[in-house]
Amino acid sequence: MVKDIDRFSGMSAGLSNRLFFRLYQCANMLHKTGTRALEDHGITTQQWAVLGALTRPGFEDGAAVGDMAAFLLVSRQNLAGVLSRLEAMGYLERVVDEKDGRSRLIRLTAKGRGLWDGDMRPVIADYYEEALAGFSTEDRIHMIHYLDKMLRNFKKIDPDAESRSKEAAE
Amino acid sequence: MVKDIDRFSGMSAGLSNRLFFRLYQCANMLHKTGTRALEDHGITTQQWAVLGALTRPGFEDGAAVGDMAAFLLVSRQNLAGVLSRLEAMGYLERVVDEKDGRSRLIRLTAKGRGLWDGDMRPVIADYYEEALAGFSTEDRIHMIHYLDKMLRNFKKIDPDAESRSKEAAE
DNA sequence: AAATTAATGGAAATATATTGACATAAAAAT
DNA sequence: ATTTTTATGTCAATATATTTCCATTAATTT
Repeated sequence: MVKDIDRFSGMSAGLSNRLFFRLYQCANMLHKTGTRALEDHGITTQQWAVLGALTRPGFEDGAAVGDMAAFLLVSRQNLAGVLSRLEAMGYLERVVDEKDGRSRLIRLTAKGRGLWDGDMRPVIADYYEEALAGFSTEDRIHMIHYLDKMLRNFKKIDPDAESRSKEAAE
Repeated sequence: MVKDIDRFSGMSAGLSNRLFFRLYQCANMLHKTGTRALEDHGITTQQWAVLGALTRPGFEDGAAVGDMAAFLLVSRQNLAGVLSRLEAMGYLERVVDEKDGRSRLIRLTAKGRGLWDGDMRPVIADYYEEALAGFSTEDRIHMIHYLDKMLRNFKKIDPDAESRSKEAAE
């Protein structure tokens, strides 16, 4: 993923390597700096993603674990651990789905909603501003376009994620 | 990181949120599909990044743990664990730096080099081709540009990573 | 209605990410 | 030369990522 001498298809292979390495580095820094930004509230980037998902229209009345996992593109088992910790902190609750005894609906508690609206969002907005300094609206649109395109490719490589993600309506 | 109603600075805040969420999702899928691509060789994306780093000019005669950590943008402690597992599998070795008794130089073994050149690189090339289907050379250049820019911002947020990364000559 | 198959969420094992702390070694200051 | 400060790599605790497996529940087939 780093140095990969161009032996396959010329310059483009070198660019691919560089691109993936950058994506890898960006992801590491996203988690590091994002978690750092919210450390006063004891929230990690994964917890941020979960809390954010729960404020989303369509999820406000409770979200199934499988649907959230598909939406966030993590495994159900991984999500279970993140949910347990957030539940222990009192930010969310799990209730059995009346319509399906296997399913649990995850909902924000009042405490969780207060954390999100009152504490997290201002910090997140500042963080975005710092992390995207020098990015025009056009730059952001372009970058989203490329990430979306790459995501579609990833989902072709992993059809499971694709089908589950579609069901999660994203 | 997901739904963040535009209350701060209009549309751009919504784009920021969407952009970071996509980056978050892409990173998850990169690790999932990348590790899947190399599962026949029992190599994860993090191990791939480490092995790749060790083939890089400047690192071929051995790399210090701190320099590698700075280059990969992970913590020294995290890297130590990844290195231990690769060492246990016989792919790399650690030797004490003659010039600095505190430092260890990490080098690929013949086995590690054989794995990288013979087994991994063809698989990685195929993976890149699938993951970047539909991306022109121009697209790749643009995406690298945006990721580089974002990385610079991240390093401003986390000056430790910046100074250490510069020392690693990247 | 009963049997079979599939879905759901969590347990367990393993790999990887962070931070703080520690022992040893080197650099800097006195 | 000695003392103080900084650097290096590892240990430990914790959070998060995967996969395989399991118990329970629902859907499908017979």
